[in-house]
Amino acid sequence: MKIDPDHPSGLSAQIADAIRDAIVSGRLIVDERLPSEAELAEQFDVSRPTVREALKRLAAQSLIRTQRGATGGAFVNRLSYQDAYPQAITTATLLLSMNDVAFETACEARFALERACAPLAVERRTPDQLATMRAEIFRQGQPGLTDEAFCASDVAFHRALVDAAGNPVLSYALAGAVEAMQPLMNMITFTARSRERIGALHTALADAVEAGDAPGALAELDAIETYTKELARAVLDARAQARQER
Amino acid sequence: MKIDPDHPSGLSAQIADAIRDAIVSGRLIVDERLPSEAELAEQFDVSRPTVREALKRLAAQSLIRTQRGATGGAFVNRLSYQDAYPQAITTATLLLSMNDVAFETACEARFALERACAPLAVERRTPDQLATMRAEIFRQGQPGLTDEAFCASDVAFHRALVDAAGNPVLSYALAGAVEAMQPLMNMITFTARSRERIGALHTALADAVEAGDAPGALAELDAIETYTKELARAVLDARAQARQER
DNA sequence: AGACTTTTAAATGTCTGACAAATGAAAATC
DNA sequence: GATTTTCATTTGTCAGACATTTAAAAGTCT
Repeated sequence: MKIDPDHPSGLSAQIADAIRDAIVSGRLIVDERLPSEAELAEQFDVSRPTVREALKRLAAQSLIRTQRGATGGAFVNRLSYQDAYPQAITTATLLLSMNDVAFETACEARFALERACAPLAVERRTPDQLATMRAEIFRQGQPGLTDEAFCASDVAFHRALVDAAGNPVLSYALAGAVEAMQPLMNMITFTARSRERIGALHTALADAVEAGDAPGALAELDAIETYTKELARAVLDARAQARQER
Repeated sequence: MKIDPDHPSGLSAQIADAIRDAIVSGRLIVDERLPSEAELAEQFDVSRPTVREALKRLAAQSLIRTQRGATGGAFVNRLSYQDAYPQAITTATLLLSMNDVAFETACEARFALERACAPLAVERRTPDQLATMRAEIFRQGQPGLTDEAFCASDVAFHRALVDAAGNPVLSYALAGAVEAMQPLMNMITFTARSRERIGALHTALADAVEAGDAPGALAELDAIETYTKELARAVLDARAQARQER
């Protein structure tokens, strides 16, 4: 492992890259212990703080975990979906908010992905997953629910649909998109009328899933997408008009 | 901003979390300059190396960038798709390789996502994107192409299809899944016969996209998925048999 | 006065050395 | 033999220092 002291990216970044490569390529396997910080400092011919900065970079990506004590050290982490979700959601949230992605673009992507899951969900959904969907629909019908809670329940409902497809890779790919959209969705779901309509649409979707009716489920997803976009357009138009009058 | 010195996660992790929260919630906006390391150290009542470890964690997620010099410092980074792609791919690759995801599961997810893109791609594809698809098909037909190059071209072809949907959110969601599968795909695409067949399937898919035939494109994607799974099954069966005879 | 050069201050990048705290293993004791 | 104590190892943190980069300020020359 060689490090170029004059490389503009910095020593700690190079060391982090070298170790990350070793992990991704399989030269370092799960639960293997890395050399101690002092040993790494000697190997790369840098100081311990520099090594530590590199290790913290890897820890930020959940690639390693550290343990103090006699038999402690840095260990290659088995990257779990649990570890990866929050990172993916943070990244997706910032990508949407910082790049001025149009609501319609995010919405289109979300429902396109959900339609990809729907046929599988219809085929494989467990009674438990169906019960979760029904429970969230019930929650959404409760009066006095805050807008944030309603949206959280909406996300939970759609996540149950996605998870019903029984494919963790799909669930992971969708999690970022759906969760990252929640702030945007929050802005547009605030009228009592839309809650009733959304509840009816959700019920129809759950019915189709329960009945094993794939085309029906797809049609309901289309209806939900159309309605969501309609709401968004109305909200944005109203906002534009308010701006103009001001 | 409060920091608990006795929290088991460590000081630098807490500081990183605090700053990350500020970025995600919008209290720190893009291109805003963070206080200098010395100032942060004083604010959080920790030493400069500890602050630096926290900043390196954020830099590892591309949330900040640092600049040396008089007007330098740490700045909130505008997270771009370019920055986010490699991270997502690393994460997805490790998730697949470390968690023993079945090839069929990854394959199913990939084609489900591509089917989600197909109708949009048929509608919106530019002549340029169609030309890219044709060019990759041509490349795949060249004799003497290494397996790795063939697979890379295969990925490029499918990426062109996804990009043709004209939705960056979709492209991003798919990039991880498709790229992360490449090592697995490499294992199963090594027979000359499969290349011919794959070329024919790709051509049919490109034709459907060009003709604006959405159902046709979906059907071709189904055919490619079925064939890919067939190949994988054959390879895995042969390998199992070889293991038994040994 | 204006353009060019030099100086300077601020900031990150890195190093050295040190101590604290946790932790498991070995040694000592009952 | 079981329990307690000691101890070595390793990460976590701190303090202070110097190197390097960079842009602005000061100075200088035409």
